Amino acid sequence: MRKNNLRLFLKQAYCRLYQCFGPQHWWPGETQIEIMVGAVLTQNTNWRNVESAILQLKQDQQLSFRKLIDISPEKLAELIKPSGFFRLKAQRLKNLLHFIEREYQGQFKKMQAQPLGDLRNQLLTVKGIGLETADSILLYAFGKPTFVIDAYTRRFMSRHQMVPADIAYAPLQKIFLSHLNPDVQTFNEYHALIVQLGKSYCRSKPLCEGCPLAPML
DNA sequence: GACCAGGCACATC
DNA sequence: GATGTGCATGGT
Repeated sequence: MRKNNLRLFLKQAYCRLYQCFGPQHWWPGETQIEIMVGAVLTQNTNWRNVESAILQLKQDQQLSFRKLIDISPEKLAELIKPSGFFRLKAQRLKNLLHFIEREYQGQFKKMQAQPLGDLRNQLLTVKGIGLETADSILLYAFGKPTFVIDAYTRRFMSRHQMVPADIAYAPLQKIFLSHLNPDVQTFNEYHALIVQLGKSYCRSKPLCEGCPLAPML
């Protein structure tokens, strides 16, 4: 019963969100390296600030794997300053780049060829790459069929009484993975739509007027 | 001026 | 295993 409720909710919510917001064309980045950089920079940070940091990297012509692996951590930190936690994030980016260099000789195609589970486990060994960042990279940079759980996703599901607010990452991810078509495009679009919805929620009221999901309740 | 934003690692209990 | 804290900027 519970399972059917979840499946129905996920399906209906998706339809409504898609009708309301349309295709989101995620990730908001063009290249694999840009997506990976964005995934790290957005940790606990408003995307607007991330965009500003990425723009600085572009303007300084540093947004390529080779440039980023050669740049000094200090210079990198300076460029990504607008995204906050800049020294920390510069180091995390370096950790990720060095991992890719060490394990895959800097070749994204080799990473791409790796099975989802193996690559995920590897990414999680990189200091500074947690569950959400790893899944964002897997789904959006490499087109692997995994689901990204973030603050918006947890809020979305708990506010609609589908899960407790403090549900852990893995069980919430399992709900999406087991109740949706195992399809990269669906996972991509659904998470993007949840973020779009999250940005339109009122802070004070969980389900204010104008929320596209209000009619479902 | 307080609070929040698409986390993560680490210390401590 | 749960909870607290540092990391730091920019927008509301």
